[in-house]
Amino acid sequence: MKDSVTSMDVARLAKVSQSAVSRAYTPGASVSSETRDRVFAAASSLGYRPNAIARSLITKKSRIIAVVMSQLDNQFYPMVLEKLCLRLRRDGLHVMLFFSDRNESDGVLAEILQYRVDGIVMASTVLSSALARDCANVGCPVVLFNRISRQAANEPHPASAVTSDNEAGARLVARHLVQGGHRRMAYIAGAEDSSTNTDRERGFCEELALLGFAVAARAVGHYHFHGASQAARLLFTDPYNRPDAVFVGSDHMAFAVMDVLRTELGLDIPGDVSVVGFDDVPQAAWGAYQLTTVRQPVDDMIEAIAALLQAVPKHAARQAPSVVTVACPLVVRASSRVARLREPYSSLTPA
Amino acid sequence: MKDSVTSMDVARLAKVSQSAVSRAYTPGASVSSETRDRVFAAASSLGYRPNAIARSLITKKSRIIAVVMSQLDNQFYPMVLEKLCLRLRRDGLHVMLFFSDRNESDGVLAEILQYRVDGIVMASTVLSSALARDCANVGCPVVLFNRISRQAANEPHPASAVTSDNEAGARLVARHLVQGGHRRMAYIAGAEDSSTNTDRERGFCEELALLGFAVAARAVGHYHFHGASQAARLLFTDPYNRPDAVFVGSDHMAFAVMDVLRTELGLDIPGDVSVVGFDDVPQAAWGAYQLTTVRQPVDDMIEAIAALLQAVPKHAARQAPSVVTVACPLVVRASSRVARLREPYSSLTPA
DNA sequence: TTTCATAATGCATACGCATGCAAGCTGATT
DNA sequence: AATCAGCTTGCATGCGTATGCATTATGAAA
Repeated sequence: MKDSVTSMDVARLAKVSQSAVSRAYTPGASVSSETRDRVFAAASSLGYRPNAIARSLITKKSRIIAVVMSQLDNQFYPMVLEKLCLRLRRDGLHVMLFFSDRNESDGVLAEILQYRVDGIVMASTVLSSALARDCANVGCPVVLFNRISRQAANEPHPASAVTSDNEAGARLVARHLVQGGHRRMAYIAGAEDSSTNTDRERGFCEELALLGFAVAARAVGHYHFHGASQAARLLFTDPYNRPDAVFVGSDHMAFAVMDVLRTELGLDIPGDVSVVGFDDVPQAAWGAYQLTTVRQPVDDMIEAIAALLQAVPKHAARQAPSVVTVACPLVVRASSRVARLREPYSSLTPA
Repeated sequence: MKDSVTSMDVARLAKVSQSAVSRAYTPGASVSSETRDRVFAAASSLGYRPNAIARSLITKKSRIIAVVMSQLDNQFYPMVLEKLCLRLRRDGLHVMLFFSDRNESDGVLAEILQYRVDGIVMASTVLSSALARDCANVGCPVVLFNRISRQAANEPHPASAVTSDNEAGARLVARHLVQGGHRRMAYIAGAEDSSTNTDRERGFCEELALLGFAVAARAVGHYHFHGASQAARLLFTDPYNRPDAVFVGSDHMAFAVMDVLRTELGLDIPGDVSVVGFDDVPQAAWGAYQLTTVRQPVDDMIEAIAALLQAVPKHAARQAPSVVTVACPLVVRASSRVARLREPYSSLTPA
């Protein structure tokens, strides 16, 4: 690396002290505007840029947020990632990107902590309580995205989290399908050990039960495209015992399901079977799918993340990690049959 | 931030000097294994992690690579991003992610340079020669991904680049369509000021000309989904003057085109019209599209990026930036009609 | 035993910047 | 004219680590 130009070089050229240079770049510092101008002039003639690394060493603020994701093939996450970057930039924060599956979070976290990041957003995995403690010890706030860490009975949450109201969203799906006149409703699960999946499944099942139905069939897609294809084959190959609707744990999986239903099994959507997803990724609106789905309000969720990251944790009086849950509406498109009943929807609602 | 544990703390506990602690963490340094063990023991009991920020200040290597993207809605880029992160991690490098459209590269670059990154990968925009010079001055290698910076006549390239052989790939498409018996071939362009688009368009047109055809129609989609929808409407609404094949500048746009053709215009693919894309994103293989396309060999391209980033530029004797071009094969799927001709393909090949 | 090469260790310093402190300066008030 | 408050400025120091240099310990060779 070329001997980079330092604040000393600028100071010499501008005939001021190094402190003055530093203050010129520090908003609210005590510098006359004349000095500042001289500094900036010298700086631009030398091509000087303050060294964020050196600054971090003193201020103990790196202005770096680590974002941990698992896979970007589900379009939901690139969308979140892009919006999150743009949002954090408005706060002067920068994103360092890591990938980790749920088996390998420790190694990644060790690397992250070496950079003394100002915060961590985890969209890939849950935090072991040991890791959560490590982060708390170094005063690094952790925000779980769409993941809730299972806490022991009386313990506080080991980390903050922002998640959409998966259970309520799933309830909307249940009512929508029942209202649409379906009778045999199936569920294709995501990863069975994820809180998103258990919440969605619970909401769906419980609401169906309230309406007098049970889940007719169930398979697991692990939140993967191919897993969902397999699940669809499992549930729909028997023509005499076929669901007339399926709620899929994510849009990403729902696309796979629709492909199998139409291309392999020759079924019409929603004529033969209605398909509903979860997330409302951009593709859900595309012509080939037109997927009815539950929208995760990404902008709200990201705003919540930004807020939680701001909350500087003093390890002395650390505030309890908080869990933010945002409501998510149903978006009805052409992949699901709509009500054919005469009676109004309210008649289906339990007292 | 909690007063973090430093190498001094570890040194005290292990009853060695701070230098010893540092050397224990430096591969190849001169330390006895006994000392190293004592250091590691003390470190783990204190929860010590070397401070990458402080280390960077001395070594002048941040081990951070800045990656600049424009949008992640084209699935090609999330795929690249994920693979790139994983690949660079193998080299001990970390990715700092930035977003920038082609109008705002300067501000982003200023932020990037503050972090004294060890390299920059730009997948979003071309580099102005001024910015390229700035980077060269601080010894920061820049690799353009799928972008070639236009250089003045006799100047060297201002930055390295890795790109697929867009022109050759487009030629494959032209031959494939002619071989399939098409006669009225259209082209839907991406961003007209991008090198990818000009290369693809040139290859397509020139190869068609060699085979005795001209492009029947052309519209611009700007590499955007909605832009491509519009372009498709423009080219295909007149039923008496309709192309029987269309080469679309990217898969992402091709999906939009297929949606319009099928959903809005009721056309059959490939019965009424063949559609060919470029990139081979994962979705191209999905059942709803089964898109014939040109595959960009992402793994090879990323390997090339990693290699170019390694090339440490000594500003004294800086090596000339190099441009790596990788070949890209045609992947034939169900969205394009295949040869119906008796005569072998070679008969179409010009001498 | 002496001599020398090698390995291991500690000391001191520097990386580039932010910041507390004291000193200087300006202008307004008494 | 004297006093004081407020604003600027420079000096000196430290953030946590890597590394050149000198020193000591170790072992091999003579």
